[in-house]
Amino acid sequence: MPRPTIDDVATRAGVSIKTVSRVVNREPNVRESTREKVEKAIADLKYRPNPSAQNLASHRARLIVLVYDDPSAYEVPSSGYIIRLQQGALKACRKAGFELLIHPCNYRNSHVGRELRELIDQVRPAGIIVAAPLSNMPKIVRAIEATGTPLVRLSPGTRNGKQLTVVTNDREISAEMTRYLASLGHTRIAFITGHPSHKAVGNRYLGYRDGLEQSGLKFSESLVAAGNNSIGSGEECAMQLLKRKHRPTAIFAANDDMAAGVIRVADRLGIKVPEELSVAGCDDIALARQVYPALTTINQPLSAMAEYAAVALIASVRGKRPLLGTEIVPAALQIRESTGPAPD
Amino acid sequence: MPRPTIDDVATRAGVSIKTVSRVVNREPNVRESTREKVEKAIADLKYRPNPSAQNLASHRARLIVLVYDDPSAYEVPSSGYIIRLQQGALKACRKAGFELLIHPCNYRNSHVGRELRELIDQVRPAGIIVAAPLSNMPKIVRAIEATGTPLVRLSPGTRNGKQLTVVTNDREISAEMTRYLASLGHTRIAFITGHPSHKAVGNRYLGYRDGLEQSGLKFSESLVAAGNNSIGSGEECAMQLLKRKHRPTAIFAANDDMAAGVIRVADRLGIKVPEELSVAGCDDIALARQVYPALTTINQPLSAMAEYAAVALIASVRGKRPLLGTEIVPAALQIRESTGPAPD
DNA sequence: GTGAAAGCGCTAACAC
DNA sequence: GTGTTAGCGCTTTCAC
Repeated sequence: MPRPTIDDVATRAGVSIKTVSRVVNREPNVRESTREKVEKAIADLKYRPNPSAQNLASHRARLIVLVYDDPSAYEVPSSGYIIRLQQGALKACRKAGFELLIHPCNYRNSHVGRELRELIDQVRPAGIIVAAPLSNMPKIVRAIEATGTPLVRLSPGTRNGKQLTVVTNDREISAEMTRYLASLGHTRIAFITGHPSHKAVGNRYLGYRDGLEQSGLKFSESLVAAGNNSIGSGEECAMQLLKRKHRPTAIFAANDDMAAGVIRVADRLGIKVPEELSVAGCDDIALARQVYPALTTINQPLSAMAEYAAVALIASVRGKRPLLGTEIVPAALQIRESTGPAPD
Repeated sequence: MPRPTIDDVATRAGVSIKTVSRVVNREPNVRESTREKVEKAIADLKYRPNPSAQNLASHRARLIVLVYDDPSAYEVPSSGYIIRLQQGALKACRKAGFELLIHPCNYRNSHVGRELRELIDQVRPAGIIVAAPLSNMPKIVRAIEATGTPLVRLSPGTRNGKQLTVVTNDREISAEMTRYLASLGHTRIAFITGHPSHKAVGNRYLGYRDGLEQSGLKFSESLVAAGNNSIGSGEECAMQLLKRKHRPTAIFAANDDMAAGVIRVADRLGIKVPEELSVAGCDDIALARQVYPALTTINQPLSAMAEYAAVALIASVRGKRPLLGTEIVPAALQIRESTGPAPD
């Protein structure tokens, strides 16, 4: 039972192979009745075009490359992040009959540029998706740009307008988290900022301020502590905030690690979470579910972002649509156990 | 700058394309001097065969499929596991000019069999690697077997002798961990067994007993507690073991989750780790580094196992070598902070 | 709108 | 040992 070829379909539909090809590739200039005949033959025969033959004849592969930071290079907490990106990209690729080539890539390696160029030269992908933090590294973006391959960048800190960029609504969702805390009756809501170089994290601070304003609460410098994204810095900031006479009843940290640090310190100080202190994080990493109490946080829509990127790439190949602008994929609050009504 | 083809290489080397093809595919019947000429031309031109053309002409893809349990289906602590498998397989594929197609797959879905068959039919991979726990599921293994595609199973609980199986030395390394604990002066070393259905975990218990014997310690039923792989069961077992009058000075758990449970209970009971109690786990999951003190454990060589599987698959395609038997990839102790000298 | 013919870059079968 | 000749299954070009 060799699998059917385009010739089999053409014979069965009573047309030429070129017409079948047109139908398969959704090209114009096919009469509706002809298209239907061909589609029926395709369905009857369960015909699936041979990707290798398509690639060979068309000089481009039905394949998308997903580039992300190689976790083996240092630690592996990022694996959940990668898996979610893969899932989203995979979903879009499968639907379109594309393949997904994964390419972990160590940006600390001085040859990344050449490595990417060679990869592209070898597989000639229809497009490339670059995930953060790589999506913001000039040497990587430039190397890909130089090959002329369609590129989509995920959550880059800055946008250069040359490619499509997919981001999430960090600022807006952070405002929403702040409003949520306010709606629980909290009036002294503290914020722990992240590492200053991390742009997305900076947006969360802006969102926090927006949220305060939208809730009619006034901002106070004394309720902001400067962290650096690590658990340890979360602990230090928590110490600083909780030792004050008039301590906050809620602490919103710019990422989950710092929020976990807050919980740890609260435990140490005998402050009950969420009864006496609500704690919220951001990112929804695996740790958020492992701490006790489980952390209320913001779920990054990584899978949806990667899926959107892949869909856009595939559409641009097929329809010659330009890949430009910015797509905002909304995040969502993950309400768990670490937040609750403000104490009296 | 169109990339060079086999014709360019043939012209430059002054041979026919078939000879170039022979060199590229490491076929016999090429004079050494000819081979060298061709290899030089390949290097000069930076020639890389076009995979699509190779696939089309040879009716098989230079591609390996890695099948693993889809984490989206339930939780995501398995992402580190998946990433490590991918890294190993990727490494082998890159070296050989193969591609890796990743295929997360939900075995709870009743259509998995058909899904896999269709995938195989569509991409015609050179081989398939199936990771645990899928590697032990009859409906998955049978579906793949039915297609005749070369298959390698990773860490299946049972071996059926029809395919190559890659496992780790669970029993031996567990014995080593036990000897390590004994070498620290511990004489009352307890063990927490895992879920009985989990074969690999059962081997760890055997290794524990081996290790005791090799260290000249005598086994005692009273130092064994039966867990079920969860953190909670680790806590219960720890309670049971630590409340005894003559409590153990070291506890070796059949997995990291249970070991984490032990640490939690020790903390609750005011028993200092590692000063008063050494705790060791198994698997080296991300949690092992997150608990305090960081867990001494056994590092599963997942990446190396997947790499071996891919290398074997590629070799079997090229050299028509049969894929049979069992390869044992050794694990290694990860000594961290949760183990130390036995108290006086 | 549709089709015929000419490859894409490689491997397979067989000749030499 | 090495080369020749056919394809593999599709897209492209261009004719109709």
